[in-house]
Amino acid sequence: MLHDPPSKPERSFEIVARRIAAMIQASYRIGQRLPAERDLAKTFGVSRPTVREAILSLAMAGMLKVRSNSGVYVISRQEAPDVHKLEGFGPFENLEARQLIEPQIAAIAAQRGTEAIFAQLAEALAMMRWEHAQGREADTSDHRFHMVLAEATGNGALVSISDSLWRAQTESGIWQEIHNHMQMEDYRPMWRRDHEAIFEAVQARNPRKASLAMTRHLNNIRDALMEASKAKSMAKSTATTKPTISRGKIR
Amino acid sequence: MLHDPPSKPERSFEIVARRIAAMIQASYRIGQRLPAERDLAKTFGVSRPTVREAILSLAMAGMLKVRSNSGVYVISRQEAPDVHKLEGFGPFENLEARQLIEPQIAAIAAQRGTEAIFAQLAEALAMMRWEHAQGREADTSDHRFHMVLAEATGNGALVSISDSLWRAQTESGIWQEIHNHMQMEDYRPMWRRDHEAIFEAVQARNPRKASLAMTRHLNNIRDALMEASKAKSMAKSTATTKPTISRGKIR
DNA sequence: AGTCCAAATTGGTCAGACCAGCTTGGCTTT
DNA sequence: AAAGCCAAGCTGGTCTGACCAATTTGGACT
Repeated sequence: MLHDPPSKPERSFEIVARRIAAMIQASYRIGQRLPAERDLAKTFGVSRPTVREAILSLAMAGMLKVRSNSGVYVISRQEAPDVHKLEGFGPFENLEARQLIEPQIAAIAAQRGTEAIFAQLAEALAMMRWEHAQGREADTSDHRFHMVLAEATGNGALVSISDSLWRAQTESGIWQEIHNHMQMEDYRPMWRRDHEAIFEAVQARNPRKASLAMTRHLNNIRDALMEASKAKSMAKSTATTKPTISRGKIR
Repeated sequence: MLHDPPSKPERSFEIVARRIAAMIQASYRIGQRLPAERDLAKTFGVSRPTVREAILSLAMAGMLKVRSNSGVYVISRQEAPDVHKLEGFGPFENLEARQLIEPQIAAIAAQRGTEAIFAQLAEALAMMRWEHAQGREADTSDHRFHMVLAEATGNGALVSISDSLWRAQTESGIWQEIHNHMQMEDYRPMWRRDHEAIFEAVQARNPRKASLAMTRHLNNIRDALMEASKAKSMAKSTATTKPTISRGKIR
């Protein structure tokens, strides 16, 4: 086979992948089977391994589906907007997810909560007061409060999700920055009141009230986050460019 | 090289990809170069094309970066999927979590959905119909439908959670059992109607309707699951053997 | 007409080879 | 001795041809 002496900015499987994608968009329907790899190789004038790499890349992009010993099938006529790159979502996305989930967790906790749960919540609250009285942040007890609430649902999946969101939040660089650059002391009474309201509603077995209290709490967090991020953006607005490697992707 | 006579649930490049990923997480830093393809092939006891496919898949997943004539470099230590590893709870817990989250996702999707999203949803639906017409299950298109819906929210955290829940569900042994022991054909028209109702509500930009449609859909799934688990418990509930994970798609 | 089995088809994998560009280390030159 | 230069070697990129196993299919047999 001949090569292109002038320039090879791309690996050839990328070219083939684009041609296959174009072919599909032009004249294939969903579910339809593509020609065999051997035929595609002949059609495009490349070797089978190259065709395989192209197909693999389109399969990873959610456009094709390979069924062993059967064929390659179209499952979408357009490349999926990389499903995988949801690595680092911002704190606001994270918070929105919490806003969807945690109020409902609180409501369920109000229904299913046991005395043991209430005791643990009270404990977490007491610890929070103690830490604040010491002039420290109460991240640990805060985390624990939300976790106990999730555990009160008796649903492991919800606990796991809740924990993941919390961790993703506290581990995000922006969150850390805020902790460093803001006077968190001003917010502490609010956090405390929020948690107490949630606790009371749950203990009173009032799902609606619990849900609302949690919603208010998360709204307060959102407001604080917005204020902080606004204050921060004034400080240094540059360097916000994302030098992170623009992952692979077919150009 | 030896082959596995018993069963090959996965393509070997996937196994190699996982081993490479594990190797990186264990003892590689970002920016570090991997051994040459030839060496990796020797290390893992596979051929170079297989290693190439594994590397390509990890590159598409944003974990590696291939530089021609230089080497393969680590750009992220975590693979995109399994950000949250949700395991160890039953399908009912999983489903309850979905019942909390997905209706709200549908509502948001109805508000924020773009034409491109609608097109992708329509495609997933078309594929589902086609697969059913072929007498096959439509797991792939089903998954895709729910993922596109999550993506419509523009919230990566929600996409990630949604995906995790789905995977945890389909990979659970119980779910597989049900697929094998039940006449899924009877349910197909219902699944199809459910999805169509969701699609129509989202496209009509009616959040309330979308949310309700999704709730109905998940209720139907729950009912089917209960019936199946009831039927199964009569047969035999032991024998929770863990067969090699034949990922999805049966018959 | 229905059933069953074997051949054809197809993706999955392997082996070995050559090419072109990047890297490196030794050599020449200053 | 330091600086620049060039060739040998790595490394990924690609090709060829082959064999395997599972699926699919079509014809032979019942």
